[in-house]
Amino acid sequence: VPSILLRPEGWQKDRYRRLVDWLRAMHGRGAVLCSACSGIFLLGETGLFDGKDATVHFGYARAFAAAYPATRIHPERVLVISGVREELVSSGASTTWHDLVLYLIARYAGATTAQEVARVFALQWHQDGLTPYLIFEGKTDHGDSEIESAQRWLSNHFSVANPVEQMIRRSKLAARTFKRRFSKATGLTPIAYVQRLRIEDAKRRLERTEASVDEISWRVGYEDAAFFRRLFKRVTGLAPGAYRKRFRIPEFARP
DNA sequence: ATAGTATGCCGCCAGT
DNA sequence: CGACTGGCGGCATACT
Repeated sequence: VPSILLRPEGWQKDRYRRLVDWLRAMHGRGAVLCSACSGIFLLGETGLFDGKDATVHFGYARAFAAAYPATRIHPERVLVISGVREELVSSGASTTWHDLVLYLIARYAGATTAQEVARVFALQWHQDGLTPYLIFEGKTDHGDSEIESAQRWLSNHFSVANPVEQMIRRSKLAARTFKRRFSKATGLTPIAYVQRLRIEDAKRRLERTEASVDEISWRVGYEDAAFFRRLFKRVTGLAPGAYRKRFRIPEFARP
């Protein structure tokens, strides 16, 4: 099932009854079911992924989790193989269909053939996973207005020293209460949230400027660049230099 | 790489 | 009684 180019809010369950019945029947006769990108929504309809693992384009992860809560979804993963016969295969964001195709070729025709095809068609394995592609966006639909206003303040002040302490002081809430409510509302502890904002800003600077990693480290709020590098790698899966190399707009493409 | 200090986290518990 | 607040302290992590 290829990406069916749906919008998450446009997805209607039970709309493709005949197709889904057919998929289920084919599965019963031993077929391997595969999806790319948002195609997993259609496979989700079969119920075959209930209690199983799958991946989807990270942009649809929340919508998928809402529609098919029985499936464990891993949007940061490139390819997820599950089912007792390894017959339920899903691939994640957009061009991870490369990985899916190469995997299938390797599975049925051998690794050497897969490698040949990859070379001839310039297909790429996404060896580093999809974490480097993910964009952090804090949750704001939680309905806790005090925390929301703290988030708003933070989005412009994350690079100051001790942002958590400052944020708490501005909120007029007790520290214990603030931290508890912040974690509940956003799904992240205050410090973890600050780190995501800092790293996200650093990513933009790596993509769009020529600033050195040391300078970027300082600008997003870290005096110790060694610490920043370690943190960056932990959050994104890539070191800052490697990230820049991968995502920077090449010279010839700049206006 | 390492050491040292500061800061934050979280279970616990009492209070509202 | 349950849901929330908020102080305390030991421990972990963040940061320099």
